[in-house]
Amino acid sequence: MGHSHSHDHSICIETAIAEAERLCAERGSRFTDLRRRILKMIWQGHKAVKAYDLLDQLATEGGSAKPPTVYRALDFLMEEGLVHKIESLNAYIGCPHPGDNHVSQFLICDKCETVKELSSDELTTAVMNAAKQANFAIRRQTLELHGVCANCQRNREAA
Amino acid sequence: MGHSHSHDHSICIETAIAEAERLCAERGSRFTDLRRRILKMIWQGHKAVKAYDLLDQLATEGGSAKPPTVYRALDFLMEEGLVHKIESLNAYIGCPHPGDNHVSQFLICDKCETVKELSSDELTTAVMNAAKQANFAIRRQTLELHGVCANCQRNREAA
DNA sequence: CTGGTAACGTTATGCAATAGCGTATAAACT
DNA sequence: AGTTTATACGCTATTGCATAACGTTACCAG
Ligand SMILES: [Zn+2]
Ligand SMILES: [Zn+2]
Ligand SMILES: [Zn+2]
Ligand SMILES: [Zn+2]
Repeated sequence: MGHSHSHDHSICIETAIAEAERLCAERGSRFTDLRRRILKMIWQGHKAVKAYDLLDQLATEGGSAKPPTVYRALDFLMEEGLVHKIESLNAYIGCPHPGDNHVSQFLICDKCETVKELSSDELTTAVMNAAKQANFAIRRQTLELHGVCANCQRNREAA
Repeated sequence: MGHSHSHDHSICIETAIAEAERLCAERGSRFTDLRRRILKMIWQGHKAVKAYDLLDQLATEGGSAKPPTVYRALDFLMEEGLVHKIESLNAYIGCPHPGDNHVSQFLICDKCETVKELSSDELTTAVMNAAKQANFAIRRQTLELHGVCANCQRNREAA
């Protein structure tokens, strides 16, 4: 089950929840129990999570959630900048630095499925320049790089 | 119905079909009637086209196509590099320069829905540098910039 | 004309997302 | 406290996107 890049992941989860708590309080948004549970599920690892997997997990936990329940929670979490959608996977990933106003750029390993969020200034600048050159006013961007992460390159045999 | 950036679009279509013809012949791939018809439909404009719209059009043209028929044709066209999928729209767009080995970067106008394929060297370089810095081996990229195109910015009142 | 392969048709199903409506509940005001 | 209002949540149903699995046809090589 190992994370190759081993770390105490419970800290990731706790930090994410605490940050969410803080931001929502600050903004007067309601971080309800359902929303907290779903954010926690998304943070179970560093892989993107699918909506129907969340549904299944909710079902396991006793309740009887239906699709709109999950999608509404995801919409809320996205509006608050707590999670991002990975368009090329139809899946959702927790944002490691919510609050910062930032664009999302992702490295997605096709072997171990780990998703890493980038913040490359050079990349951001290049995007803005490309848009400027075409007189194009950017409102949002989808930037998803698929390939093989450093770990999976080392451990060739894995997966 | 106007293209704002008016041009003789029949030339776009003819060029695309001719190029497809040429490339497939060169490669020994079979550019069948169905595939040609679907490529033509996708090239009806510079907007991305949805799979089920293609289905509907095929139905109109008499036949009784089912989803797999369309998706297989799309898969073929994508493998040959003749069309690209826009992940953030679940839709498909013709490639204006198939044959060139290239990555795909798109400007997508949320007003008029026009999709423009970019080839920014600076952007390509920035992507590669970002990946290199993380020791990440890129295999494919999804780079879709949404916003408002130059035309739609001029014609504020439109749409 | 026979056997192989690729394309296409057909049926069915699975996963992704939303529509529309009703109910519960929490904040905000009187 | 009682009323109002907005928000969250539950539920049923439907739509949209995509593929599985299998059968049939077209075509080419031997
Ligand atoms: Zn972690
Ligand atoms: Zn990996
Ligand atoms: Zn054109
Ligand atoms: Zn436009």
